[in-house]
Amino acid sequence: MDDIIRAISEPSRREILRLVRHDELSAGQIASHFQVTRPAISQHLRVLKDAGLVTERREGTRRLYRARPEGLARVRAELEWMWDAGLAKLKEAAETEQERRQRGPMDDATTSGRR
Amino acid sequence: MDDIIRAISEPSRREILRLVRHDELSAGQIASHFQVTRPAISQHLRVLKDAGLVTERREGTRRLYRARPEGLARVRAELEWMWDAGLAKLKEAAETEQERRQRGPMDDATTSGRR
DNA sequence: TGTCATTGTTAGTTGACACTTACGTTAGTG
DNA sequence: CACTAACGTAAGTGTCAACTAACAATGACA
Repeated sequence: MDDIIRAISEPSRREILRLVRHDELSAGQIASHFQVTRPAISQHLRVLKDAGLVTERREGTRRLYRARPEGLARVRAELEWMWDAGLAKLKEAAETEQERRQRGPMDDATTSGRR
Repeated sequence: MDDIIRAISEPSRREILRLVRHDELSAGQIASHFQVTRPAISQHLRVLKDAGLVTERREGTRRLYRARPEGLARVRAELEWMWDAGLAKLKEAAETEQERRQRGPMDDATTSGRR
């Protein structure tokens, strides 16, 4: 799982995912969208493939890549708690913050056990 | 924005975000959950703060941290296209794949950028 | 004031990683 | 078979980040 997060942390790899999200593209086509050399893209594709984020299909001398929805779903499963808490807490946090300012700063007892 | 993605790519920092998601914790309390030294956690907190993912509040000699919902929402805004395409394309991709096998492999004309 | 407690900061080291160049591999074509 | 096209792989390099140890800063308290 950590490999998946690390894979999408690289901007070029996220851009690759955007490219092969809808269309199946060859390695050369993908590389033509970037400034870096083709082997660099090839290594990025390797990382994405090992992470299960893209599929590789050989067709003659070319290799066609495509985003793998199941892999992207795993990213969501790992990260969705952030906005689950985020969106749900967005309103609540604002209210709590407002209440806190009216009450004044918390004393020391609040940090230990009870809120 | 790249800093935000890079911030959450580190497992320890994601764990910190989980800790301060609901409760406001001091740096020492956060550090006590980890094996690494306090300075390491302090640096992680710095990265999270610079990325806008946590807020820092001073109370005496302590510093209290809390997750910032707006920051987490920005992560979602950047990454949600993945599962938007992912879930929507999960069915479509299967159908397209099936159709492709009936049609046979793509010919060279489909490779747009050539020559 | 002196001392403790809590935390941030700096210096330095180690390891990961993104990149390039050169080479190897596989498939098609005369 | 010789040649080319499309890729991947290996080796080497430079940069960045995560960590530890030592130091500094700030506030509380007798």
